[in-house]
Amino acid sequence: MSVRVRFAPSPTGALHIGGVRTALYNYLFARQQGGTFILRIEDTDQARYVPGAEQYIIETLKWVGLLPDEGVGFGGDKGPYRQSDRKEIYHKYAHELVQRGHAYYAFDTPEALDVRRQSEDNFTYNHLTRNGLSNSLTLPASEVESRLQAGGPFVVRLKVEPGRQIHINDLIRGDVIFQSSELDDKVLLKADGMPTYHLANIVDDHLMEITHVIRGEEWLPSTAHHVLLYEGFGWSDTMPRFSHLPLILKPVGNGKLSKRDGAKFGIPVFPLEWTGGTAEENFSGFRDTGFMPEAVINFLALLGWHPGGEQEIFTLEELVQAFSVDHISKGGARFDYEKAKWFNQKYIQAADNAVLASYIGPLAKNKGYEATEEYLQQVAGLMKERVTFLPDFVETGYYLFEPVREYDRETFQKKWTPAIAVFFNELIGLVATFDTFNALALEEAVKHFIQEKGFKPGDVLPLLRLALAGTMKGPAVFDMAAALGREETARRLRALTQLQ
RNA sequence: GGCCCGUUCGUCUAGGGGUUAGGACGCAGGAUUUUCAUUCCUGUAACACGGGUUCGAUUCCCGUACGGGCUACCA
Repeated sequence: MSVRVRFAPSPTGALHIGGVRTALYNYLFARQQGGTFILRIEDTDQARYVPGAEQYIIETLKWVGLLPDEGVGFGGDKGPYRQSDRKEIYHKYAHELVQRGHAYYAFDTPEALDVRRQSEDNFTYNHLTRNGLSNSLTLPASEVESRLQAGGPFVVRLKVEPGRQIHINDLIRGDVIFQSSELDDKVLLKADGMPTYHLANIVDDHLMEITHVIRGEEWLPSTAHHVLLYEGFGWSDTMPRFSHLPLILKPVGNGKLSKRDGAKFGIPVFPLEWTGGTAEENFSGFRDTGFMPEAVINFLALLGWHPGGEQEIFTLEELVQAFSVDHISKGGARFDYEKAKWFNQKYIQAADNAVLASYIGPLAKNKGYEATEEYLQQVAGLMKERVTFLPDFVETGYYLFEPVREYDRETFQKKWTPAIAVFFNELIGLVATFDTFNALALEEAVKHFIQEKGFKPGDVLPLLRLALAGTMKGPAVFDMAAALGREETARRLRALTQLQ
């Protein structure tokens, strides 16, 4: 039996970075096992549905390179893969479960149940309370029939029999035991005709022949219900194996990472930028912050999993090879943005200049800079060891695209003397007429000239740097000069002499 | 409150009955680079607590504390 896993997000807004990790682990497992990775959209809550969220999910998976083999937008013969398109299927199975005696119709209104919850401390709809409530187990058959004929409103609830132990053999956590007596009779089919997560999930996983469920830890408590559902339908022998992932926690403080932490800590917690209805619902993402997708994947993979050994940098292919569910941590992992930045820096450093140029190009264009592919690659080579984010190429390194905006005055005052001023003008003459304008030749010529005139490199080089970049930080002086070219270099040297 | 899950340097983690408890990020110092960054070296710092089991527990068991999740006609 071949492995089939699914990533099943809800389109209720921007996909959380934790969701991306869940998708990643599913993807890695599928690839390693030669299996199938499926994208299923769980949009059964009409109230929380957010337009554009589905597209966001798909765009995210494309950006990070976790392409599904089947699913919404990716084809496949086990569809439809969007739960709102499968309504009739859930109806059929919900009623079937009632026929089998493992579920029942209930007519209590949400309001009535709320009242009970208010007045009774630990009220739950379960084997103890259902006999006193309005459902097909307590009402006369004729009345149940007429209510159903009238078209409701009604819900279908799972009938949990007390006195049983339910074992979940979680691949990460081992044997987890629940007492059925403590479980509530979960709603399976809502009054609006849509299924709840529990029903839709089990029916779809069964129909889509899912073999392994890898999902967040928040699902562990309801897995007992899911096991009961598989039993009720008679699907126990094909029930998937479960793996419940630890949660991603806030960088500091208590609790899991939330969308608000993005603004609070000034860090991205979403893969892509998201535009909500209000400014408060606008979020920046890893992509627009300037992360390379490979770095995000590497960072996320190691947040809650490690194969052992001392390797830190993994390509997707290496992750596929090394991945194993039993090396997933059990405890929650704190979101460490410093480490994320380190990964990005590493990936930028290691990237080909051509790859970098493909990122820098649009960034430069955005700023109104004109640059050839060849020049972009030169910039990449010059800057890649001194940037953390992709936009740094055109921001920190803006002077490679436009004239210096601001000079480090302090250094200028310290180095600029009358004697140097005279020398500097002679140097401009040399540069402006220099033939073989490459870094090596220029460096040799300039240094020779400095020595010939009785100066030290330390007297002049800082000023050259200042002329070209305005700052004391940046690439090697002569590399910059070579990239800028003779005319521009000469122009900038003259500009410095105008500074007072 | 109830039910479930967890706990190794500040953070991500490796390890596992006898180890100088390893690596990475961060931080600090140094070398290289007449800038910055990179790179390299060094340092910093951990088995939550209490009982067992055992010749010996950080590792196994039980408690406690702390953290987390769930407890909706949300997922």
